[in-house]
Amino acid sequence: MNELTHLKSAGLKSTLPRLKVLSLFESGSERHLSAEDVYKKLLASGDDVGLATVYRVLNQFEQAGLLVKHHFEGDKSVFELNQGDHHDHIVCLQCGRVEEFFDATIEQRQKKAAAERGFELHDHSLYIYANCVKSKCQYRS
Amino acid sequence: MNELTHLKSAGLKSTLPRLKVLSLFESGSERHLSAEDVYKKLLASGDDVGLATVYRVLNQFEQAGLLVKHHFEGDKSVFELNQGDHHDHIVCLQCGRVEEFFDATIEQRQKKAAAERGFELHDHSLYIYANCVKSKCQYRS
DNA sequence: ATTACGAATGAGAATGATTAGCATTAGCAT
DNA sequence: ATGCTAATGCTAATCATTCTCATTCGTAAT
Ligand SMILES: [Mn+2]
Ligand SMILES: [Mn+2]
Ligand SMILES: [Zn+2]
Ligand SMILES: [Zn+2]
Repeated sequence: MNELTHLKSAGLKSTLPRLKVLSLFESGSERHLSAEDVYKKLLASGDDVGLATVYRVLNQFEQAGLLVKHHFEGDKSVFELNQGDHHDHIVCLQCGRVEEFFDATIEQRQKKAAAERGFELHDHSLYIYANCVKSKCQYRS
Repeated sequence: MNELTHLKSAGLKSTLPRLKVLSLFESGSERHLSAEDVYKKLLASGDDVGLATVYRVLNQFEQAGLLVKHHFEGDKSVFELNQGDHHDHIVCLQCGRVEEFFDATIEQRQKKAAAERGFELHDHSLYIYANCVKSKCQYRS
């Protein structure tokens, strides 16, 4: 199903700002974007949207299951397209580059850790903070 | 070594606010406290400290390795006494109860995941969000 | 005990991300 | 084309945290 279908099935009207935001994520230039990132990119491409609208739309998309929200170390949160596949993240402390990974054993043991202590796991967040090798690190100056 | 020694070896003067904050954590009533928590508890026990000072002291203690800072889901960050043992956390989404756990396999595979992708792991944060069994859940109403 | 000086504190202003309020506008069904 | 409701875009408000700066405290040397 396409963008329009996605929006409708989530009970959201197909509006200009929403379509713009959605296609930004689907264009796939950068997977992980903050509200500010989205706002600036839209402005840069000549699309005028309010920052408040960006925040609203991102949260609605998260509720609707279109996007996933992450809280990397620091302040602002980032969103990425929800493609069904759960994964965790490695973040470079120098350049901010993000790499995704999935480890079935880790997932398994989390469930187990929760169960053993009488918890019913709802979800989790796992962020690895590291430094990429110089060859890949985009850190400048 | 005692509190005073800790402070000195960190190059921090032994001041009233610092001693108060430190003993609050060492009293051990609650392991995980936010700046606001600390502030209120001190006020409640008749100790007058400024909120700004609490924030400053908590961060200094973190730098000094006396405390560890965590960002559980949501806004405010919490601190706990650094007792040398790294561990991760399970947080109840209903009542907020926090349980600690350590899984060597998970730790192992995180290092591996980072290494395989050309990252030098610096540290990580792993939070499991769950619901405790009714018998333990402190959620009210 | 007194002095002296830099570090620490406290009160409030400032910041930065995110949200709320509200008048105006734009989807969409009739 | 019309009308109703949801959506948008400003701006103002929140909230946690940090910054500023005048005042006070801790400490080491008189
Ligand atoms: Mn991702
Ligand atoms: Mn803990
Ligand atoms: Zn890097
Ligand atoms: Zn609970």
